[in-house]
Amino acid sequence: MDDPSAQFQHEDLIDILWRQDVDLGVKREIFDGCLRQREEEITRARERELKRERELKRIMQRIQKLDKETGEFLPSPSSVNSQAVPFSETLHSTEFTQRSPVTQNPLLSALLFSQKSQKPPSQEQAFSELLSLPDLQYYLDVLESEGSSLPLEEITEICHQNLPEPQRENSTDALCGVTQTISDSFEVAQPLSCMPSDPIEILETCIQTFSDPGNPTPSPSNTIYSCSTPENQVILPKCHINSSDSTLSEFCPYTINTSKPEQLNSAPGRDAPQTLLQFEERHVLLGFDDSASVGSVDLETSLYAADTLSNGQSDKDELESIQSDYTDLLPLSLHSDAVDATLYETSAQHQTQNESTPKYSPQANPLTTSRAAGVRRVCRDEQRAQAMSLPLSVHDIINLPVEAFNEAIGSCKLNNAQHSLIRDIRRRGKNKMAAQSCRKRKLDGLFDLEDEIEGLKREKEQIKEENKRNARELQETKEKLRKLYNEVFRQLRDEHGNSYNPREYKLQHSTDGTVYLLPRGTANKTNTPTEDLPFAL
DNA sequence: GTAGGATGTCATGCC
DNA sequence: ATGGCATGACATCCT
Repeated sequence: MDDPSAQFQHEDLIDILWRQDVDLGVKREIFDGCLRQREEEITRARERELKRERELKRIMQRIQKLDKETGEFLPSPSSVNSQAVPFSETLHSTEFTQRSPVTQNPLLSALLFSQKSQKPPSQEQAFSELLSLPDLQYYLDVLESEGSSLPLEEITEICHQNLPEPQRENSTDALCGVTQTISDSFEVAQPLSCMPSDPIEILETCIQTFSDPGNPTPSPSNTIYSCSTPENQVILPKCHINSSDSTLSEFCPYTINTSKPEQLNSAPGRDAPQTLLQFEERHVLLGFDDSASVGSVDLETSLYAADTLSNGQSDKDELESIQSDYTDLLPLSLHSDAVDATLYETSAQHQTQNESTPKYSPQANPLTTSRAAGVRRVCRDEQRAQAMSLPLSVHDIINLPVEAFNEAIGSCKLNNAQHSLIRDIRRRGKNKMAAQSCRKRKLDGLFDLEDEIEGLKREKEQIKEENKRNARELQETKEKLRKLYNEVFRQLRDEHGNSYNPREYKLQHSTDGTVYLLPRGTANKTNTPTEDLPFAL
């Protein structure tokens, strides 16, 4: 601080901070005190910046949820970036923006003009149209008068209290549209070289970002997603992929930039070292899970849209390939296996970064097991649902009863694409379960048939053994009968004491137990005694 | 590179 | 008419 140049930079920074905080009632004289007071002011200013950052995060989250409530399908920035027009030109071209509180507010102005090339023309046009709304102007006036540190909820409440009843709903939508535009201006794809090289560092950054205690405000989307499993719900920063670098977008689709507002607060050309220190760029590896549906993945949106509209097989295959690679990088754990999923992400990302190999090889990752493969397949509709910002989880879409399902989708304003997708997801999910049960039944039937075959084989062997035993017993019985027969004939004598010739006579056993000696030529087939029977034994 | 299993998806018929 | 179920057929992924 004793260095004159450092002192100059310090005062320059104070001047910058003072200009940013002028709306908060901070006087310039407060920076002219002793060094300690200046340091305290710097600390306070940084705290205020952090507070603003949290507010902006809430705004971004609020935008996404409100967008889901209205069912409006916002155009993907990545899909229109190629024809982007500098946002400042559009804004400055309108007379309104010259006196707009947004442009006059240092914070909002910096936000709006700091990322010119990133602004999609459609959103610029929407922003210009929104700026013309009187209700929105009122919001911005309140925002300007109350200071940017005022929570958005309070601003909204103030505006609602001061606006006529019929205009309140539209006003909220308008404000959300503006904040959407502002939040979109934050999104800047970061080069891979900025990524932390240490997987643990990536994981810590991810956890720190997702568990930010400064943003506990419940959002409307939490209500919307109440049907989802709450334990899986994670509010994620919006995932943006800069389509201007298609290679980067395709090969590194999870580079999430949650640039801090400090960076955006800085005016162009401001490069003081202490200011640069505030430009903490966070690269977060986004780990989707079952219900982390808040994060909007533009690439997935484009993929799904292209997938749906594509008629060429080659294009479809290519898109499928890209989508497959994309999904391969997504853990999408259905079991809330967040740490595992994050490590999965980290591993894949790290490999891509270190080896500069764009294609992720599933075989190279030890975590790519059959379970991961199944999860990946299961989560294809999850990604589509996230990309289309469906207000229901895939689980609910599939498993809700018809009445509850129709009521749920009826209560939400869905566009045609969302309605079609939600129906397809339900149909595919039902059919998927049906196919699984069908295959299970088929396998069970095969197993039952195999068991039946084994049982029949055993029964056949038993019958064979029984037949052999019966045949043997029959032979023994026949032998006994023959011996007995011969013995009877041997003992028989006629009235002259002569034995009967077995070739001329035979013995016949009647039903009443009487045995008759019959001449063979006159045998009675009915086994009944006849007149010619000489005698009964 | 190929075979085979597992799984998802679509088409179709039936209830 | 609609939705769900069952199942054959095909595609894709993975081992």
